[in-house]
Amino acid sequence: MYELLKKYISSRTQINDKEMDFICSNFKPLKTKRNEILVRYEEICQQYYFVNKGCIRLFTINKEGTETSRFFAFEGGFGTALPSFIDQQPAFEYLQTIEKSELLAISRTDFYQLVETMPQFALIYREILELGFITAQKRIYGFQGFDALEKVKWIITHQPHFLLRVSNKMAASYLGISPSTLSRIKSKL
Amino acid sequence: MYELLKKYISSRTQINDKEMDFICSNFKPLKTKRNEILVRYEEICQQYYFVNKGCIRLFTINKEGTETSRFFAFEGGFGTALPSFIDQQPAFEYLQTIEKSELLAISRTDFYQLVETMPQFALIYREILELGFITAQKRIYGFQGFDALEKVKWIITHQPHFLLRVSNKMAASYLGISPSTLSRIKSKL
DNA sequence: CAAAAAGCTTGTCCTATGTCAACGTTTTAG
DNA sequence: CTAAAACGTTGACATAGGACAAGCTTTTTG
Repeated sequence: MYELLKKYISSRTQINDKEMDFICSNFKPLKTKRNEILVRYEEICQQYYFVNKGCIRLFTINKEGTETSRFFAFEGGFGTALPSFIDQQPAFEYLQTIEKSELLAISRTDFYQLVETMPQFALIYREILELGFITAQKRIYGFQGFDALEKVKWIITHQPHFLLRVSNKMAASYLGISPSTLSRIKSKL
Repeated sequence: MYELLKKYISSRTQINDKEMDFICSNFKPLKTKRNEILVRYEEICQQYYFVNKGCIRLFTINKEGTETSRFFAFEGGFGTALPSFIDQQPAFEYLQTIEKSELLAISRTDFYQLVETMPQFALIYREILELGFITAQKRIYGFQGFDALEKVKWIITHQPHFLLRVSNKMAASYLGISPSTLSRIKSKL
């Protein structure tokens, strides 16, 4: 159950078995169904999730009812409605598992407790933030001034498995193009 | 010289005068001219900058020679080519002061030294990353599916002074629209 | 202070991409 | 296992906004 999480942690920081077990003891296993909602629009996010199996998606729905995908976390990745988790404001977005998944969840209280008391865990969090920041930047900047074809090429380069793993509809909404356009582009490679 | 920086720090963490002076001693004053380049495209960024006066801009130039603005830091804000600063890879972007400015610069070595040794400074950095992450997210998501008019309204709501402070050209390139379009939109309010 | 450079606005034209609809295929759930 | 729903693909059409250019205004700099 905790192998993947332990691997994630041990590959990033020096830590002994006791400390590792203590960190893991803060994460509770959680099985979810396809399309199960973890955080609703108006809710305040209280958990950080590690994906052991499956996939979680962050998305919104605009006034016209169109979904926009914001972020995906796959096996071995962390994900949550971070702005809400950090600031304890309503999420203004949804978090869901798009397929049957196995997650490890840590409460916000326990999470920040670990950050405050364990330098190794503070480092892990720092790296999550640094990486998240860089990824967000690359996505903004990578997409700026790109036409649809360039966006698709970009995602193929930077997340090769992405288009294979999620539906066209979700992929298109992540790239900020219409499903028709994505379909047309893929047919031309 | 250090008032603004001290204000920034003391408003975010508990700290005594000695510690504050020690932090400040790591920051060196630096005066720059209009359009002075701080980090070039192929350079590795070695400094973090606090803006005491003026404004720094992060931007790129694509193959066609068009500039795209990525980020602006104004008085009282921190800015640098963060991905390069963190990973010590070439920046692939430019950092410049767009007007005569007064900066406080801390070297990467000293910066991480402070992060590692002073919990208060680690907290400051964590907050910079958290805020940067949230801001980047809001910008991606705020812009996704927006047309030009909605982007302009968004920036007026979220950064009211922005359009007044930077040129149309830079503002347009930040919003991902052409200067002509921005001009047309502004004329209709 | 004057010349030059840069920036802003606005017109015309054109293209990439969105919308909508039809149809066939795959997935889901009872 | 089958009916119903969701999804993917493709065509026809409409349009937001980009490119370019001309003219005017503001800023810069020597």
